[in-house]
Amino acid sequence: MHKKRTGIHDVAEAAGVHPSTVSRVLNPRTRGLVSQAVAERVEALAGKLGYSADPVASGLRTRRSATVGVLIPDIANPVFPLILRGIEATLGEAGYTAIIANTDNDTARAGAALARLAARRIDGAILATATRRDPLIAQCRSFGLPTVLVNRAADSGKVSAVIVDDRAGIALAVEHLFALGHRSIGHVGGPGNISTGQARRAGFLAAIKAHGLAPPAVAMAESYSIAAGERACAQLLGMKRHISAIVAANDLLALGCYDELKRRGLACPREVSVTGFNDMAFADRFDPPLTSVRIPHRLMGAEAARLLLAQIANPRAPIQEIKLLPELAVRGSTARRK
Amino acid sequence: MHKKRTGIHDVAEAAGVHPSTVSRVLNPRTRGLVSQAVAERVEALAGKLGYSADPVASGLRTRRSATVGVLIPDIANPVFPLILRGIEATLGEAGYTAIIANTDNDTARAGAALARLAARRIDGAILATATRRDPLIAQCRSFGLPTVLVNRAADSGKVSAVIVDDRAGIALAVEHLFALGHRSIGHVGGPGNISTGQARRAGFLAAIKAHGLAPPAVAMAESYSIAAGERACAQLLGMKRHISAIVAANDLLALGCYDELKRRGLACPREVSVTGFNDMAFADRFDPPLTSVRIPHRLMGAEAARLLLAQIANPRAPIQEIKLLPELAVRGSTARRK
DNA sequence: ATACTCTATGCAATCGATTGCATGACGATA
DNA sequence: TATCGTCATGCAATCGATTGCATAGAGTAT
Repeated sequence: MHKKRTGIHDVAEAAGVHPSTVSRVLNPRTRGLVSQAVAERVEALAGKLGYSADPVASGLRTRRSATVGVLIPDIANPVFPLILRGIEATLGEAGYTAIIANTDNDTARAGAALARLAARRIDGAILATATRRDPLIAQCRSFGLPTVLVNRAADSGKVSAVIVDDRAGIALAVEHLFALGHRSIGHVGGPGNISTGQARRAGFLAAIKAHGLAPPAVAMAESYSIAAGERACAQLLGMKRHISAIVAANDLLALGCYDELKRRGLACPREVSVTGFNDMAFADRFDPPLTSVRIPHRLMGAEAARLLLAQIANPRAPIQEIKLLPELAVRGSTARRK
Repeated sequence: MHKKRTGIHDVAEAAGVHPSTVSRVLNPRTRGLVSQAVAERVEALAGKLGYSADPVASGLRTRRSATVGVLIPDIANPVFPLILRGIEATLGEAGYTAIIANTDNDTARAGAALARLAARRIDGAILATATRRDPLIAQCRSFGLPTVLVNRAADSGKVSAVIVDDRAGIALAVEHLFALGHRSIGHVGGPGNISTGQARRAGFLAAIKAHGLAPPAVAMAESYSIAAGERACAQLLGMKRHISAIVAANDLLALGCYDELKRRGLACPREVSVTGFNDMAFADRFDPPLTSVRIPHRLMGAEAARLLLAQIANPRAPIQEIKLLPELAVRGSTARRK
């Protein structure tokens, strides 16, 4: 019934050598210490017996696990699975496995998840959950854990991060709307304590100014959710009469705008144009299809994994912030101003 | 810098007892072996020193890890994150952690992922990837791994599963279309090697028959994807002229139908009604909003976790197949027949 | 007082691999 | 031939907890 796993001991016995020799053969770093002949014999036998090292035992001794923790704020938000793909692909190539933890946007839960992962000896962490001043980052440092942020950066700049050029992304959206004749553009911003919320807002203000437009209307949502977007949109529309276009900081917020506009009987895009950010899966299926700033999800994940692996290999690797360039996916939610 | 973790040894020393005593105190099962007084002292000290057992070391000895592997065919399909939520919540309450592995619908990848997880000593597996005759199930058994299927069942019936009553779900859809006056209804089916594809097809045929309708048109998609749905829909429309409604086996297939209908200039729902299955996130946002069979995602995940925990606690627990009842979410993709 | 049980705790092996140190064999050099 | 160095391999400690067995001491029965 239970086929007992073949251990290093079995291989050693079969090859007539000591377990430590087998260990050395199978570890590329120590492979050179063993004679060619023995090494080949051991390798052949290991293959034949289907041996593979027990990661638990070896992790106990080496304090490493070939495992990386990934903290996701909300796995149901279709942006993150795409980023995950990139992370998993790159980690996989290097023989690492990602362990995903979902935090439901809850700081306490995130801390607990990180502690659990650290106890399991993850070799590094990728945080997609970071707020601008995030205690999680200090927690990682106190664990001595190589860490990379993805999608969201931290103010401190003391951690590597792979993000999108938020200002450039928003500029694309404003540019596009301006070209369509819009002159009164509002912004439904993201949470101020998250880097993307802050940077996109700043980018919006800068872009508006660059086009010499009227002092802009801005309403900040308290979270990246449809409901918060709806509320912020209501606030925005209450402030100023003639907003003809809304730049939302995120696709979910844009969906909230859809809802609020509909509630007020304002047609999108005929009366009000809307843009999103992230170009999440199915954004092209919405009604109307959402014009959105497209970010290179997969690449972002891959780069984050790459940085992390470098940091694991060399803990003194320099801190880097990689900013990727977004594009604009133009769809049906934006139209020429009447 | 590196605060060295407090080990069982430190606690023992502080309490003036042997490490084994500490271990006994902290393990509820052996707690009774230790005198009240010592137990309390040890417990207090463990708390004060912030001790928690190293799961790697204890896993090595006990061959258990308080960890469960979850195989997901496609994490980017918004159905699965919802199921995951239920799984994680229930596992979490019991002190277990889910380790998620994404297989991208690839059998080989799934096998490799399972092997990796097994090597990490997962205590059980939840498979959302099962095909009707899945070698993965045998693999789990050969590992002696408690296993539960979720969302998809296996033909053999030798493994517990939590699924939706597919036939009942399809019956709801057909019922609804019938009530709207449709008499010529086609089916875009799912892959025949997956239980849902097979059961929904059977359910469709049964429901059509029950309403005494014309011999039905059916086209099977080779995978649960938009592209496959589009192709199957094309095939379906090629077969019969006057299909006024399509029951798709899955929301992605329904989206494929949207595309094919649009390509042919057929308006949905004015000329052809479409129903989906799963009621995935954002289905209400599609154009038109998709009428879909809603499954209790969260409950499904929770029940699967519950069954698995029971099986872990008692490996001889009986095999169960839990069938949950779906509802119909009626939206804009279905309309009265002209 | 002796034998006997029982309880609480310590001892040491164990899980499966890794790794610093020791040692033996062999060849080279003087 | 003696000495030394090098290379290949074995030995045993270690990672941190768990657990079967041993034992000291308290308590009870005879």
